[in-house]
Amino acid sequence: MAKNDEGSSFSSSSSSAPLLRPTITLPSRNSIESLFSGVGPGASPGPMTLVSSFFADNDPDSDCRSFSQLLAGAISSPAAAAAAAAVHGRKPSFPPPSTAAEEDSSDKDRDFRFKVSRPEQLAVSQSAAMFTVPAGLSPATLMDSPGWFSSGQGPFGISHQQVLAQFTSHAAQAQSQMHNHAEFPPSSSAVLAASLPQNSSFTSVATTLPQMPPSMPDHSITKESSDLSHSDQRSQPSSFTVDKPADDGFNWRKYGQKQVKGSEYPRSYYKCTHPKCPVKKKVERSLDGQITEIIYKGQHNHQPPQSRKGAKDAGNLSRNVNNQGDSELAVEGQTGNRLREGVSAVSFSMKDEESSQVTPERVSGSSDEEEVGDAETRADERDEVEPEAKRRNTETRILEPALSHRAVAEPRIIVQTTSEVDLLDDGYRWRKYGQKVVKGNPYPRSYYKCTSPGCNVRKHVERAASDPKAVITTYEGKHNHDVPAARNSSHNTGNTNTPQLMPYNSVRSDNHSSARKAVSGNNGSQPIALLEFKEELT
DNA sequence: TTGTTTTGACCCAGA
DNA sequence: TTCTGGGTCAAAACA
Repeated sequence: MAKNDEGSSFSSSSSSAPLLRPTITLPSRNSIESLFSGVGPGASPGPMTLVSSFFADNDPDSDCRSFSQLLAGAISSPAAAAAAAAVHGRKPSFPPPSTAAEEDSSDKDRDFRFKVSRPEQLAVSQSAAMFTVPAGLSPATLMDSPGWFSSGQGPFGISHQQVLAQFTSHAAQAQSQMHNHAEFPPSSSAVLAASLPQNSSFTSVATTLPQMPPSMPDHSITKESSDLSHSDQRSQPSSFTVDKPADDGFNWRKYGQKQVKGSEYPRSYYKCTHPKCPVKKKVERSLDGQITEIIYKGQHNHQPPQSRKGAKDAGNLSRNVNNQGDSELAVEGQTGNRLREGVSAVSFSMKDEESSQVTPERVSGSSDEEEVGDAETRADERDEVEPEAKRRNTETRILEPALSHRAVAEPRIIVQTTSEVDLLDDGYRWRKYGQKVVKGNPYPRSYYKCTSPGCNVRKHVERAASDPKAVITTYEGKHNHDVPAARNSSHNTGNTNTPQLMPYNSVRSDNHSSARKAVSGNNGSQPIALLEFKEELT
């Protein structure tokens, strides 16, 4: 019976190794400085999230704590280390050293750790502890949130807590993968784009998550991803590529396919088999048959079949995350688009397909300042009132470029430690146009707009409730101008920040990559997410 | 019998 | 008006 049980064939039963909670330490400056070589001034993050964490001065442990707190304890998991290992394609070290001092400096480059060793005097440009997260733990991963654009978490559609939660979640996935890799022979696994460092060739299908229905568990590909190691993927012949996209928890019926120009493989069209569910997705493949893009349209108006393993497993993951204290993840699971990892590029699009119910502006932020003052109200509306129908007409695009065909950089997350850097000083000039007090957070999250005429880049800054020194900065949009001269020179002399952290291989854009733009044309510049940790002189 | 996949044809929009 | 490509339909085949 060729039921469209996409995922089940991919996912072998895998044990859920209990998640350890390793300590994440930031790499030392020296070890990371090299990572920033080649990243020049003006480079700026793409559609990304900057997690700026201000660490305390005197107590490295407290530093670590602050971040841990920021992540509600979630990130301080072996998963994170695994994720980090994934980032570098290295084996994670479990358990981590109890203290940063215990870590052999020679290992700093080999083992991923967030070592919150505060540099004595940080020149921003020098103090970047970069945590690059490739495909396996990509922005897609971070953005693996139903509310990334439409949850109504404010102008940017997702709370920073969610970003962190997602980060955590997928770090956990990475960790899980590490475990499962050891537990399952390669042959037991079907292909998938695991949350592991991706080499240049995907022989896997994307494990993708479409828009999730309300109150739905974060069924994720966790298990799916965990079934196949990175090396396994590499070893898979292209013929092993599954004909269907990976299980995303829903049942899909293929209703058509179209030969696409320039591709040997046709584009496939799928519909959700659930009655009256409008969700569709189309899957495109590269010349070698690898899934390069999965585009979801619409939002499920139902729960995924409970019998589906993938959904269950993912749900477990979600619960794990939630149990770690991120209550917002629950909210996150109720709205918006879900994206999956295992993609080396992720794009999001909000398509106004049948109505203008969900406009990009609405999703990505207020279009002008007047609206900003209403940000809170609007966000609340989205959070609490916005009918699902208004969130339905969305398109989630998941790009999974076969790197062998697309010379693109892997998305990654960067963690940077900086000091003496004004939170807002990323080289551009910002004007605060609003702020909002978030429930449970005594600190408002502020909205800024680039002051350059015609530039629509915005960013918003939020401080973690648990640690006011932990700041998350989210950028949206692309600068259409250079870094202002004054600031630019300033940055060149050390006071550099996010714009210089652009980890793209070839993209040296001063622009933040707009999420929406990334959808319409990735152009090889994949969106990335940056986790940035800053130190604040208090 | 039921549900899915395949496949050619149709419709539509844009160049 | 024609061509082309994207998206969808629906009958037939298949499991």
